[in-house]
Amino acid sequence: MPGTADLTAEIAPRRPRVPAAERERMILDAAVTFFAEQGPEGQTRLLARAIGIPHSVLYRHFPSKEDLFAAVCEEMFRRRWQPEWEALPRAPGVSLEERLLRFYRQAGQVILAPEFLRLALFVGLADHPSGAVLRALMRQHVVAPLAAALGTGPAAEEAAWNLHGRVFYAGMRMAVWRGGAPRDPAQAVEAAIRGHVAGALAALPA
Amino acid sequence: MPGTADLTAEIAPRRPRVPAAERERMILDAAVTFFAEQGPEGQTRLLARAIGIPHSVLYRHFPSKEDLFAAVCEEMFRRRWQPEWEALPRAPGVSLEERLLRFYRQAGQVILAPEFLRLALFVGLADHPSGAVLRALMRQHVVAPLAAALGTGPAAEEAAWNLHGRVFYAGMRMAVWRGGAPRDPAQAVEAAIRGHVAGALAALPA
DNA sequence: GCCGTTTGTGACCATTTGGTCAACAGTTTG
DNA sequence: CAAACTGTTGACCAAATGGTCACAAACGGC
Repeated sequence: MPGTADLTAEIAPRRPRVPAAERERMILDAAVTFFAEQGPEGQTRLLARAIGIPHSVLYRHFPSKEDLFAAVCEEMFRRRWQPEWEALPRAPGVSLEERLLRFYRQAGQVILAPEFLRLALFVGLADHPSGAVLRALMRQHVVAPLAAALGTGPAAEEAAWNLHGRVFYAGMRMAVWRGGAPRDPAQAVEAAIRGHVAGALAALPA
Repeated sequence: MPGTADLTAEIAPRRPRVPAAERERMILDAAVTFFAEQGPEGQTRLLARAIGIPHSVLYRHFPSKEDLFAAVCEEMFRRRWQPEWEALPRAPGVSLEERLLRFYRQAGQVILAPEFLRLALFVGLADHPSGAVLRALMRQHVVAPLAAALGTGPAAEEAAWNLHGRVFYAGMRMAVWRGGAPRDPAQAVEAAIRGHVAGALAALPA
């Protein structure tokens, strides 16, 4: 019966072996998009199916779902950030508007990506431990540099939060309420920045 | 043994009967704060415990958890809205800033309440059917009146989205990332409006 | 080819969770 | 008082779900 062996092979096509480090990267990458989409409640079996492995493999590489989710947050809220971006808002010899645009063009690749925004919201809503990391990133590495570019004192920090809030919301309209934002992401963010700078300059003649 | 009867009563203290309409209100009110806190995944047993009833009572009044959640969204995204608010941004004889402040002081009681913001985010993130209702509320009853007050054409609508985004974000910082916003809610929103108007007036000399 | 190590696999487990139900107990009505 | 109705209760069910494990297959050094 030559057909029998083939049939068995088709039913259980043994997946090729992959070294641990590489598999961990595969899992982590898939988990980023998966948890960003489904939230922390996303089922491990679905994630595994998206990768094409039985879900028990996940537990060979990550002790628990919590740990995997924490690793995803670590990746998104810490590892992807580039400290040199923080100098952009104060680059010498460039107009304020242009400096802010450059900052968000770079940093926005990370902090305005739909995955980032959605994950940030999930973490915030669930009051997840990783929220502390997120808040630190926002305050120290985003808002603080912006504030330094906008002036000094509490007024500048206020203005920085406002700017970032406006940009963040522009991103959110696309990452969360998808049905309601037919615009081009980059363009919307750019418009938000230009509008805000025009307003801020008028309001804060410092 | 006089104690026995008392002990039984303490173990199974029969809850007083409540007419159906009243019980439904109790459940709906509790469900609003409960789902706003826990999201659509909140367990019916926990909700029931918060009310002080066995969870089977929920299913006598609502066919399923989905229906209950939909009822909560209906309550939040439709029933609580007062159409007369929509006239406030164009009240005659009042400065623009004051008109906007009045609008948000009224409408903000609903659409900037932490429960509303959190529910809106949960619905958006989960791509829940009620998201359509939410988007309609935002576009037709919030942004459209604002835009009408700010001018005409796409620029006014753009400005309206920006204003609302800024205010929304101010509310969100308190309703979602709780650790990061030590300010007084009403004051933060007011500051956001004043700042935005100052900026918008400077940028849009229409 | 042999053997220890690493990786893939599916069955299995305990708990959780949305939902159901039959029995029981106040209320109302005749 | 009895019957009909309405509301309450806890046990129960099936499916889902995070997590475990024993075993088989591939790999690598000898």
